[in-house]
Amino acid sequence: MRMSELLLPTLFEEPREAESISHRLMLRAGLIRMLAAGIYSFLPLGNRVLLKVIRIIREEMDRIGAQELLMPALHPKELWMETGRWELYGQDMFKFKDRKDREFGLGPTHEEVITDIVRKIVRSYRGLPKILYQIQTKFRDEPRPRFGIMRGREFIMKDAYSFGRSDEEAGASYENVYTAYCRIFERLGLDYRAVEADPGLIGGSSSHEFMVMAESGEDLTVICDSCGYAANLEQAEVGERRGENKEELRVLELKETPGMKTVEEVSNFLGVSSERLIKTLLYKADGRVIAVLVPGDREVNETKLRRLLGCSCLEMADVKTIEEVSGCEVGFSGPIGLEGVLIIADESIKEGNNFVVGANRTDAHYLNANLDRDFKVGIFGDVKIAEEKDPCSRCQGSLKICRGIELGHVFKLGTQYSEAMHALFMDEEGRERPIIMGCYGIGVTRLIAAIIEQSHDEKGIIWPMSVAPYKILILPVNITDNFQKDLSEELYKELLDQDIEVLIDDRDESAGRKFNDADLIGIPLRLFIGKKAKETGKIEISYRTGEKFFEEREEISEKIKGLIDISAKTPTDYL
RNA sequence: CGGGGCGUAGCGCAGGCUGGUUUAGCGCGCAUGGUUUGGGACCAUGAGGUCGGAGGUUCGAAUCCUCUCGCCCCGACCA
Repeated sequence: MRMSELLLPTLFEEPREAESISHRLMLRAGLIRMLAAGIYSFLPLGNRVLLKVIRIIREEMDRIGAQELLMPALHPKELWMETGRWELYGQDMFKFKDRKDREFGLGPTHEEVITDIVRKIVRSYRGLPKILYQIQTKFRDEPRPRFGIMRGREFIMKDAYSFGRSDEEAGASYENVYTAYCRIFERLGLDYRAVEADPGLIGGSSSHEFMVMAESGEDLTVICDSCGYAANLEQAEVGERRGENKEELRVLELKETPGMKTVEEVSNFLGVSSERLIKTLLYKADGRVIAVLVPGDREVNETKLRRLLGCSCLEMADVKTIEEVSGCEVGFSGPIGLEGVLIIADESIKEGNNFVVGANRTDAHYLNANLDRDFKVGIFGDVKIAEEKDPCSRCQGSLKICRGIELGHVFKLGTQYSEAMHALFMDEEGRERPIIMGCYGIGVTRLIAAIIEQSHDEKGIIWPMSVAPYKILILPVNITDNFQKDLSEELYKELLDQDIEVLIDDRDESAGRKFNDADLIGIPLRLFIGKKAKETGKIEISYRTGEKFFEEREEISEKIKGLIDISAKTPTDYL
């Protein structure tokens, strides 16, 4: 392609509306243009990247035997009523009526449609298992679109659905998709982690999120560097730290602490560090009042607490309940003398002693409160939110917290949809059973933003070879110099003839501008043709990343082919 | 949905508080001609605006008031 003919509106100045790095670079490099909030066009260069990403996803999905199909984006309301999600999805779904007043929605996801297809076609266990997928535009009326293409209202997603007759079969599909996802992210050159995620309301067993590490990420991920444990902060486990921080037991002492309600106030007032305090939080779990003890410097993880208790409804107790149960104002609750209340304590309470606790009396705390001697704990568990440097629950390592972007999600759905929609099959014994499903998504457009977040410098994008819009850029420094021009054109034709995706900057622009555009759009390889080519007879090959070397004219196309092949396989040898 | 910011030429901005020498400016870009060409060159000439929209106040509104639309950021929400 000739840059003189390309629709490539690179921007010299920073676009005002863009904040995140990828958003800014995508606008500046002429990849996308906004039509409305969270709605973008892909310009020719951006579209080429998109197509490459899609191709990689297709290859890896096909490799595991998944089959591509294409479903409608326009969904009738009735279908979504079957699962109750028409109401549940609420405002996040674009909804409207057709001319005959029939209600429709634009698909934010396709569980209903795919289940409808399968229930009409698959009748017997002989038709299972199946993995079906599509790459399609999705619509979600996000309350707050953000970071350009990262969180849009219209975006492209690869969504896959598996159908199996047994848990084993469903599990195998899950594993297959999981490995396909790993290969996809590796081929895209991404630094990613598959992290354990909370299955949430859908319940059931496993769920993993594929997170790409990035400063601008919206999600927090907990990672152990020694054993590779990785989990969403919402459910990250914290290991125990044994036997540290103990002193000789001292005598329990009641201390006046007028008006000192928060951990910070009490700790300052008494001159005791906050981890020596125990925070006593009262919750209502399925209507019953419980107390949760965590060190003063830590927060309760309600997701983990809910799971420990096995309760469906968990909420902080209201002021009235707190005052009734502890017999004092809010801020002075403690475990000593709390009658008839189940006390749950974080494991870390075992690690210390001589604690400061609320006295269940307004304006008073106890000093030197000790486990078993002064108060009893009903259940010990891991109920605090993980923090940096916490011990890993599975090895001796310590935890790290990273920001990440969620790019993929794999999910064991079970029979939630098949039961609601009567997607049944006849098993070997002639019994009718609901199909066991899984669903698996990859945010395709978001992925492009994530690649840029991870691969750029102050001058622009650095495309991995696997998704680069063109593999190589030929840049004649001065197009009015006939030697440079002719040599560049010659090389251009030569590379084109070998089916190499090559871009030539044949614009009559100043050298500086051409160099800067080259850095901005991030083509991985380039040939700079200038005075030196004429003087030395050698041609400069340079990587977008910086390294450069010179090669004889005759060797160029062979050399380039080789470089493209090698780079296409890095950073990991996926074949 | 709550809080904050911003809409003036293709892009980035000034002007606005204190209405009138502003015919609405500047830089970049764009067009034409010429000189240039290894890191955003230079000279000359030129085109390009219903100052987001509607209504109001006023002799007079980009500027003041009301409403409205759009975009961005923080939070809530969502996965």
